[in-house]
Amino acid sequence: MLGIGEFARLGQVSPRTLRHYGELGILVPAHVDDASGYRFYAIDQLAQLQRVVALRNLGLRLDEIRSLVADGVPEEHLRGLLRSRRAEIADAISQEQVRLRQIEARLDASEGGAGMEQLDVVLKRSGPHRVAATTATAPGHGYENIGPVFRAHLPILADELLAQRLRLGVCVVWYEEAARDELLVHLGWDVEDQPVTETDAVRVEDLHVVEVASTIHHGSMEGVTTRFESMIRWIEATGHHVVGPSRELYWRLDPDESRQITELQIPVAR
Amino acid sequence: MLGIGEFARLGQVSPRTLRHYGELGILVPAHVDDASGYRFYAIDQLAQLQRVVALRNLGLRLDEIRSLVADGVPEEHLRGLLRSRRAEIADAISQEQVRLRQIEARLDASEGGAGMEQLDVVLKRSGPHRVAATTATAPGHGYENIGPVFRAHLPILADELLAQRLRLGVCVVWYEEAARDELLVHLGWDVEDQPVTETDAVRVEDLHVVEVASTIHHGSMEGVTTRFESMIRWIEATGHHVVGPSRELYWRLDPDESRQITELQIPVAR
DNA sequence: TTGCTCCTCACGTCACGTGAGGTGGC
DNA sequence: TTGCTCCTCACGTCACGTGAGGTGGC
Repeated sequence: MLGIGEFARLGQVSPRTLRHYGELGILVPAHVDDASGYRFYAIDQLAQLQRVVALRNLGLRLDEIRSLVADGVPEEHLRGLLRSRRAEIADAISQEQVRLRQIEARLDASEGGAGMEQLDVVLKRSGPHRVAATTATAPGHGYENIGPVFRAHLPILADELLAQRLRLGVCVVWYEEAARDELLVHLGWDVEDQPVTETDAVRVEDLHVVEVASTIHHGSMEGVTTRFESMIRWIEATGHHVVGPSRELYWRLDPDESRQITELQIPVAR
Repeated sequence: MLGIGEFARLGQVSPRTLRHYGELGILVPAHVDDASGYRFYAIDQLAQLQRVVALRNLGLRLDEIRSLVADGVPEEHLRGLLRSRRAEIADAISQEQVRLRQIEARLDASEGGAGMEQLDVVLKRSGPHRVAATTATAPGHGYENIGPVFRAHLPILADELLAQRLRLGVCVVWYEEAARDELLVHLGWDVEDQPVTETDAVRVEDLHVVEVASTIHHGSMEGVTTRFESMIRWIEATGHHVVGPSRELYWRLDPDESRQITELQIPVAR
């Protein structure tokens, strides 16, 4: 018979751990002294302890281990636990790899100096949005082409929707390539489940849930192209790729553009 | 101003999380109502929240994040945190990969049926041991060659050491290849720091700490070769390799071999 | 009597999730 | 008055680590 300290040394665990396993019924001492409460272990129990440690090293939880060290447990039970563990670990590894890449992307950007701005990019699921939207055509990309389209169409759409007594949620904008370098600009407001009267100009459209890379942008949209380019670099550096047209969510829309707050989103997948 | 619920929805976090961040001083509401205690957030704070979420996604702890969202923090502080995170994550990934391989090794063994026995193999550091040892020569490998050497030399060594009034710890055996298929068998007892009188036959030797794969074996040593072979398969399957001669630690040495308890160890590295 | 090993609580870890029980404004 | 949102505790999570305060055998 071995005292708890010696048994713990042999098994490379702490006495506290052995007491814990005793409490949980995972590994109970061969003998407990009535008077003193001292725990004593038989050398035979070293194999039991080794088994518990081995299972723990595989990442099983203690309640799972307890269910395995009982008598007459079928092999299939162990296999089941191991298979689900395997899946969880594979998931965990790929998540950690994404993290690692995110960190490296940030470090590269930071160490590269002023060349790359520091963006806080977050992966999230965005939507769904049910929007009342209109579509306009811009003669090309960039702020100088798109800005005027905004200023021309947004107020008209807003008037139209407010005339319908709709409560307007966030303003959502997305783009579509058209012929001859032109750009279709879709402008809409989230109307949730309110009934909307559609017109020639105004349609209701459902934007589904998508996984996006997201950044919050303050102020004028003038520099926004650079932002999008930085995001795309981030997306590629972290092992993702773009799967759809980018969106802008106007959380605060203001005649004074410098006060605007916009969320830039790019749909992505791994 | 937004209520906590709406702000939480925008930022894809829970209200509880926002309260938590408020308590920690990571992100305090722009305004708190005196009478009701209601928290209100400004839309501007969305960017702050995004930053906290981004940093959390990199695996930083909240106290680290708090130290980053304060005013006037030098970039170098962030870089330091990210670098240490990077190292930790790289470590974690490689550990998880070892786990994954261990699980797959066990599943293969289990699904392969009776072909492979179920071993509880554990990676640990073994030693150090200071042993009083003698060396004998066996005519070859295998139980039929080594068993007789044991029975001939162990009692003599034991008598010698006991005559020196030494307290004997665990009995340690290790092997060394010699010429013409012969095997040097080193037999010793752990004597810790007791003074030992060395003789022609008995030397004191220091076995250093080594990383080993370890298994507990019950009973006769007859089938032990198979065990070692299984261990070597396990070692290779989990991405390790053998770096030294195997050892046996006799935790219970008994004239009746079926009562013996032995730890089989093979030094390994990744 | 002094060390040594062991004992039993019981709090702390980390970032919230999850009730319980209650209040203020439409 | 009924919902709705919000509030403040406070316990639970997971596998022990780490004291605090005390006891039994050499």
